[in-house]
Amino acid sequence: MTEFDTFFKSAFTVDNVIFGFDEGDLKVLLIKRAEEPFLDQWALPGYFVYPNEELDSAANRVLEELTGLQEVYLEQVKTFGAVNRHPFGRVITVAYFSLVKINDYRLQPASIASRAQWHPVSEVESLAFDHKEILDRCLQRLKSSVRWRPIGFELLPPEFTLTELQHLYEAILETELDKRNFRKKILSMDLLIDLDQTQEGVAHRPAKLYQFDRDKYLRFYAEGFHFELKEGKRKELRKRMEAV
Amino acid sequence: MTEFDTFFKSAFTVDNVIFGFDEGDLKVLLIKRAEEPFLDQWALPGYFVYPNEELDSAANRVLEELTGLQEVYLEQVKTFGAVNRHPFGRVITVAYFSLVKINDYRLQPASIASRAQWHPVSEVESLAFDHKEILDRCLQRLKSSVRWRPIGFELLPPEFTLTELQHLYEAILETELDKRNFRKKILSMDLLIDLDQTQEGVAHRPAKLYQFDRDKYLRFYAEGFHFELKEGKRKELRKRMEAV
DNA sequence: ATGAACAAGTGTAAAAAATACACTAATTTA
DNA sequence: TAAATTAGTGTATTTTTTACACTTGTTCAT
Repeated sequence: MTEFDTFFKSAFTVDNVIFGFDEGDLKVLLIKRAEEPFLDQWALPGYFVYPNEELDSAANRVLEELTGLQEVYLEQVKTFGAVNRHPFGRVITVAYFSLVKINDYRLQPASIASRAQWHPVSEVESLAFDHKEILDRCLQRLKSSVRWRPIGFELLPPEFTLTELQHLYEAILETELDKRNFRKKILSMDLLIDLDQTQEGVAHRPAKLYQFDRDKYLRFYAEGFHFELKEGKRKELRKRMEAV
Repeated sequence: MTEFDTFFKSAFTVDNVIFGFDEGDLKVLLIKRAEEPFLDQWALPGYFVYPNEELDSAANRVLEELTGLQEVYLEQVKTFGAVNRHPFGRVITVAYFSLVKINDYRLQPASIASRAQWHPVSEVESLAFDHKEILDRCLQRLKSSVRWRPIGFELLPPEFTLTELQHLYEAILETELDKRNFRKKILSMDLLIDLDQTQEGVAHRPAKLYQFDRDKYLRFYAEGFHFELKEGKRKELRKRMEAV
């Protein structure tokens, strides 16, 4: 066993890109570091994985310590392991993203939480360690995942309007969607429960409220149905392609 | 720094699901273990990552030691880190898959290679460690990746016929494709170079040979074009959905 | 040399999905 | 009661997907 001793000197961490959606913007929860290295720089929430801790559990722990939230959508994205990415030694990190309903989030008493803040994803410019690269990759993955699985709902309150849902997709995919086509497509999937309620307290015609029917989705999924949402701008693309 | 000592006692490995395609079958290259644990059981090729080695380099190293191949398609899939997955201690493994042209593969002199063998993916039943789970996950990822990126070509010789390409997709996707529709779709992407040559030595009408135009693909990709191949069996699915 | 065996190669019509597009409806507020 | 604001709705066109069967070119056996 001693021949392997040289390998058992590494550590690994999880880093969690916690996405939220608020005021029409995709946000990410960042921590202002309280220690060296990268003191006072913004970083992704993350920590070492304990010797007896599963990776997914570690990612959940990081999330819960910060937000108090449990049973949140969590997806492993990629492992980053550049040799010199961490000054303490060889530390590879398993990157996750999670999707939280931003209104459920309450600052936790943990001291770390007092240094946490939501940032619009588009405004994040640099982060500690290789966290910017991790964020970019998780965002890319989110963009992909959101089109193939009905996970967008994880970012909205349980009851939402179709316009809110559309704005969510527009923010994530960084594109504009056609209102009528979007509604047609989403409703045709038959995965939304019409709550027969409307918004209150808005200074215009109130919108109907819907709920995502997770059980029905799971039944459909078992039958081979796959959620898919991918309005693109074909015309523009086609023009560009023809020019090539 | 001593407070972190407890974390710097782990190791990590890479495991590589090396796919090949031969005789109409998707194959995976496995090693019969020469040591405990799991002596004489089949396992994925993999090894510890050296302290100064990048993860991708380690995956490439494992591949090259075994096959002698370089510059092969390699994709990181997922990191597996169950607490007790390895008897030596806490060892997490970063799983990759790679795609090789099986005819390029020559047994390397390294002793490990003498214990390597191609297995039809569909016949692999159990493997050492959690390698079966890793294989399953990599296969799932391959199925997905092959539809969104033109990586199927990595498994074929540089010159191939459309029928070979179709059989490749059928083997990976575990479905049958319509010959005319497949050809129409593939050719319409305008990514194949017609070599104006035909097969030789076949006891029937020889097929035309094509080559994948990687440069053109990269140009298209930069323009926003995305390879996509996804003939499904809509009719069957539709029937099943209606029953729900 | 002839034909049997074999896989290559090809086109079209129908159905489904994606796209483009503009007005009316319901509510609040001044 | 009118102005402001967002919700909500339908259709025609284009594109993509699907289903489907016969002819062609080569080798091999006789």
